[in-house]
Amino acid sequence: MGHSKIRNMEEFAEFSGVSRPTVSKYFDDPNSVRTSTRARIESALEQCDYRPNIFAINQNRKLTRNIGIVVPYLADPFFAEIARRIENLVIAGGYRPILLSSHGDPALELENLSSLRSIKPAGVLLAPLGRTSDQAEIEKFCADVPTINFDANVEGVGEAFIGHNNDQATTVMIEYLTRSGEPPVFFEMLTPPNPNAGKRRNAYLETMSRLGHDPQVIQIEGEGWELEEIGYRGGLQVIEEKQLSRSTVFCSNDRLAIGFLAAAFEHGVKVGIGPGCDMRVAGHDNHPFSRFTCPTLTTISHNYSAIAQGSVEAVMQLIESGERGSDRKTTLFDGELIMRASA
Amino acid sequence: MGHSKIRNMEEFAEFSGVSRPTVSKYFDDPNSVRTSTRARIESALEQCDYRPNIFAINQNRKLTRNIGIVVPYLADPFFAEIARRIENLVIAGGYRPILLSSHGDPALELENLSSLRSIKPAGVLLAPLGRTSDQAEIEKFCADVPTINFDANVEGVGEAFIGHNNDQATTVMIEYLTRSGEPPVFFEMLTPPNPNAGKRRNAYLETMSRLGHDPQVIQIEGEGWELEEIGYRGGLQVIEEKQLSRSTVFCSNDRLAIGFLAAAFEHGVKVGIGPGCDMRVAGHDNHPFSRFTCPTLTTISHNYSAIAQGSVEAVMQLIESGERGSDRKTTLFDGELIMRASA
DNA sequence: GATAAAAGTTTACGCGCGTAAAGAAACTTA
DNA sequence: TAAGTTTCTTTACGCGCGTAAACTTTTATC
Repeated sequence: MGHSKIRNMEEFAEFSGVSRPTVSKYFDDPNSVRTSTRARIESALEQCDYRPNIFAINQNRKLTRNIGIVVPYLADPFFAEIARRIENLVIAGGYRPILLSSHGDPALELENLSSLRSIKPAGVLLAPLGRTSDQAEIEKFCADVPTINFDANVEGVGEAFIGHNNDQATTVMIEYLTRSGEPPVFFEMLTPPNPNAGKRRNAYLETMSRLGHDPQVIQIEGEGWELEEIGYRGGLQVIEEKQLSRSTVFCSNDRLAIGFLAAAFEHGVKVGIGPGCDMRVAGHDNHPFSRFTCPTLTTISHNYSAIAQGSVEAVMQLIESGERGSDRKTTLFDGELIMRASA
Repeated sequence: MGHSKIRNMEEFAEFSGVSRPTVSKYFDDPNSVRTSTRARIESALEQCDYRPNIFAINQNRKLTRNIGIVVPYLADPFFAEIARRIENLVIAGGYRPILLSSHGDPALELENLSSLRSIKPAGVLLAPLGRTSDQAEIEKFCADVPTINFDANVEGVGEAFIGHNNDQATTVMIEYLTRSGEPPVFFEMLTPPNPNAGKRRNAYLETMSRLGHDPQVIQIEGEGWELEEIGYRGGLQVIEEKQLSRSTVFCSNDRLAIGFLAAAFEHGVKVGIGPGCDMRVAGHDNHPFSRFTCPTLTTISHNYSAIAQGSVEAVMQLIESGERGSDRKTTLFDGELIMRASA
């Protein structure tokens, strides 16, 4: 490995034959130095694998190149998937992603923000817990740190919101279900952790009214993020007590739908769109596992890539412009109907 | 709120009426100062929410209180779940977890280790990619940073290995399947990304031989971490071409099994243990979603909590003892048979 | 080849904290 | 109350780097 004895930028500068301030400039932005000196530095870099000390860098820079990413529950594959995409985009943009999960706990959410604050991030991408979040504390954070709100819209949080168009998506699904059979019953949690749920219920009620159908909303009890379990228990109850006014069910999200499918299966209720089926079930989100349920789940996909890219672009624009406090823009991306076997 | 004008430890020390070195000592270990001074500091803390600058702290401490956690693929709920447990234990132990995912990419795995190295972590918990990992580079890292290897055992990596007892678990499942019906066919990937797969195949062959049954191993092609998709395609093929010598299938892991179940469902093959069923399917891992498949998946659970706790204890013991280079211990925790409807 | 602009060097200071040393003050024990 | 021990204060230095200022050298422009 040659010279691995290099301990700091001073020694590396000497080794490479370039002055330390210039080396420092290079590490801040390789394009800010002449190509000839850049070549000298990079050739030296190949001989000894020196990397500047991150702590020393960030202590002195006003603007670090860290971007915090906070999601409500990383063990949910939906968030794991969107976080994965965001991380990659952040890296591609020349920043360092720092991914934190709130594990469904409002206290941990604040703790994560507090951790991020002391890291002096250039910007933060925040998908809040929603209903259970400590909104006042989050707003305080946003006042100090440039923050973009994504996934779950909490008014007043962040400089902008990027998310999924729940209205459009819900309408598209209801129209599809109606024209291919009958309008759906809406199946959701009584106290959903995520604010998207409320938007979806309202969109359901409005669309049903517009189309001239009687709505039916079934709200099941349950707290927390074990949505499959809640959907399963709710599904059992709904089927046993024959609560459905129609045999088409539109679940507020795919995780509930996965639980509902399990309940239907257990009761021998045949779910699907074909002849001989007892019930149709649809979801919402295009959860990574919805392709592998039995039957495969008809659902509406988030535009994952657009939301990830929109969020990252928004935070970078915020960072690079340095502008704050203007009007809070909301950007929604339309969902896409994913027709599968369940409805 | 009060005095939020406090900008550094100097100012906070003045505000609290305690000298800065003592304050510094307090933040390193609150128990290292007299209870009366501790009370003064903590009362001051309540009035102004001061927190020491993380970068400045870590720049000067020889031993940071960061513990790196590297998992191969965080979008896999299995790893999300184990990472969640580990994070909580690390926090409870007074350390700061830094969770990184390799997203299935060996280059990113090295990049993650490189990132961690510059953060001077007290210790690292590494679940390597396995077959595709750059073993030589990882070993170099482990030579510099106290590392514990978990989940996937790669010989020579880390000071110790903590993981799942694949031999015992596989044997338990085969014995169960045999006594409740017939011995299973083994279903796996030809080139699995995870080294546990090899252990499981060997255990299958040995146990089958010991019990005096003919083994059959079906190996499906496919690369990467989209295991459900691979299991699904393999399942379709196996069923269409009637490759099974028996009607009981033991999948190498739950994600493959989930795909297999989808394929069976699509072909109208009735999976389950009851009368009137065509096939039995079992998995391995007790994946968080295995409770909600149709039918629910009979599987073997990792001892999640023991593995998480064992790993965290091991890395803390490594950190606090400061000992290195002794013999590499391997700790395996037995799996537990989870009987459900599929087999 | 003269001149301006760009990029480099040298020098110097500061970030916020860890930590060591020496002495002062507060506790403990008898 | 005296001695011994623990804890605190004061003082001082350094970590590794960002960055500003003044100056020198290299490039671009004509």
